[in-house]
Amino acid sequence: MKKSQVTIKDIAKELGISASTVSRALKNHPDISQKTRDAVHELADKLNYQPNAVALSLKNSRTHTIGVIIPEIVHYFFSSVISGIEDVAYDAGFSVMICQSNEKYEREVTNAQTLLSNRVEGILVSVTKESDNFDHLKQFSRRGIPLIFFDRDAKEIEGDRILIDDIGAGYKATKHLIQSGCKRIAHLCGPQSLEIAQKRLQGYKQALEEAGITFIPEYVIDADNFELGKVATRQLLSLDTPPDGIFAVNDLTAIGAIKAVHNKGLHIPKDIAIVGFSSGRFSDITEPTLTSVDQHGYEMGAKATQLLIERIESEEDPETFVNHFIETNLIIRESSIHRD
Amino acid sequence: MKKSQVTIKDIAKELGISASTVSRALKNHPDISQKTRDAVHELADKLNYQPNAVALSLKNSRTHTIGVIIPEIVHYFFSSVISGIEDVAYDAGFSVMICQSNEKYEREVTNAQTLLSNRVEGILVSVTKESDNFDHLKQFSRRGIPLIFFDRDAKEIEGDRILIDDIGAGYKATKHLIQSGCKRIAHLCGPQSLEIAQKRLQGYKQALEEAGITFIPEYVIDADNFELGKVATRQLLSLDTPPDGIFAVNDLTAIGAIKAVHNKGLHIPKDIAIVGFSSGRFSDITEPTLTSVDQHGYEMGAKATQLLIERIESEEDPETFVNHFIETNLIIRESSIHRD
DNA sequence: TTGAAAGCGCTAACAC
DNA sequence: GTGTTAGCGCTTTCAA
Repeated sequence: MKKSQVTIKDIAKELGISASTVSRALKNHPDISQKTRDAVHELADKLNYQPNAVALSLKNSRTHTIGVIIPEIVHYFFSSVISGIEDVAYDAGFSVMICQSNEKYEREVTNAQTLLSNRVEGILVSVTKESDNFDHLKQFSRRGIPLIFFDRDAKEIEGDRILIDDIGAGYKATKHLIQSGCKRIAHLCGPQSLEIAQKRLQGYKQALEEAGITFIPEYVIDADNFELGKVATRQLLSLDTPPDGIFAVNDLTAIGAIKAVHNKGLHIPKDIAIVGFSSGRFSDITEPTLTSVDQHGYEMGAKATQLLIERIESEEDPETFVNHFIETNLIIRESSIHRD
Repeated sequence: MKKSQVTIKDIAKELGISASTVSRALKNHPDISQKTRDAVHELADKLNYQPNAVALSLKNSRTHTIGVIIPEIVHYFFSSVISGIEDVAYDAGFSVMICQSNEKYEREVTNAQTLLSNRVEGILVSVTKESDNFDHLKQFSRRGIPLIFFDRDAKEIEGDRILIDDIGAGYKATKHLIQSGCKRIAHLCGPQSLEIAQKRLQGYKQALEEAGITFIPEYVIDADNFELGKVATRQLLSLDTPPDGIFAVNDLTAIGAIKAVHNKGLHIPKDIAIVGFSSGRFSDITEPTLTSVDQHGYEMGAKATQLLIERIESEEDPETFVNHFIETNLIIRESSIHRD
């Protein structure tokens, strides 16, 4: 069903002039007579001529397209990042090619190839949980295509990165629990293969240490979703000395914890305070509303894209790479309100 | 910082053969000797050659790219649609160019132009709330570029559309409340300027009528977010004969209703049953868990993309346009469990 | 003021 | 088996 598109040649033929004249007329080159210019513009409008970006890309070796590889799109945080990316790219005249790795290493590799083939001018990547080999990403810098990591990076690769200050966030969350009067704080952590999970745990430990609270290994359980949050919390509550505060690696896990606490007939925050880590519009709709770390996904996407476009437009190789941490802030709600 | 990419010519020069031989060798053309073939492949691997998709696109007039225009990305439903789109496109070897209109008509127009310039082979559109002129979309069919609407369509434009069966959904939700023993069912509806809100209301009315229940205007209140859900429900509960069932136009509104009911000290579902309309991962985390209409966003995206790719690959113009309604299904949870 | 020609990277028809 | 050539749509010297 393909009808071919209007080209500069069609206009030239119809007007009995050469293609180059049309090209010049279209961009209002001063050499072209007003008459020709008008005629060309008029016909172009009439035929609804749209310059072929593909041909331009080939000619100029510039596609004005950036690529994005993201683990999953259906995720509040990631979709806000994409939104930030899209908005900044749009304002700068760039198109966005999105690839979803679905947390699969294999697919991430294919995605990288696709974007490379499509000659994106820069790329934004958040790696999968699986990825441990990053040769597919090294190709970009080798070809002078700037690459910026967001949220999840690959340590061994040189490049810019825009990350959440996860250590600081873990620290803030835990410190808040301490300040709310909690003495025995548990942490439902994510898989330690993920750096962000490691860092949140690290922040948790830091806050404990600073407050002179001994770290108790039994208080840290691997749990990063709603179901596991429930299970882990049940386990915590059955300890001889159960915790009086829980910091969960994300909101769904925190909500699982809330359920488990309620099932036990305990009160939040009186018996046990809970802090989550923002992953949706959950925190203000739960009962009680959930204190949570706000992650600023949109800002992360916007910032990363700004930097990427700077890198693209700059002639020289960057002298140093940016390592930017997006500040998080703790939004205090009912689940941890001062308990004394 | 641009380093130029490896081309077929580079390989040809280095091997002292012609570019066409390299081209043929790379695609294992039978004419090429094993020796040459091996040499070419080896060098290509070594140099990490990636075919230039831009050049191919120009040559073949095929970009293997589809465009998407979506009102906003940060929205559970829309992001699941995108996820479905991306997965199907990926499997079929298509890339996806995403444009976010941010509910702005002007931006939708620019997005359409961008995608046209980039020579996408097909396009998936969900129009903004503002759009009432659709010339920018007419261009696509005029050029033989298939266009498929998803979720929100432009009536005046011919084309395929994949929509949610909102009438059926409103009907199902209301009928379920009736079957659960509710006699006085309220509806928290969305803005009637939006077709989906109209349709859900229509389904609600249908179910009432079928059951011989008189429609009571006071039971229908405009409310489509968490805050308004609370306010509207308070209002409903203060009526002389308050409802014993509420069907809300989306989950957040339903959750607002839950809060209001709880604040009144009433029990769900004993005193009042509640049904929502899926808009996130909310329904199984509330207390009580929320009965809700599942919208199958992923399936919608997948289906639309399948159809789009069929249209792209087919030679002839479609004889008839598809008007497909994605079935919703009601997931029954605690907030409406049989009350007798 | 305009046209002809070359070239961006690749392929395919046509030589040899 | 392999090379030559032309052309996809566009821009940009260079010539006229």
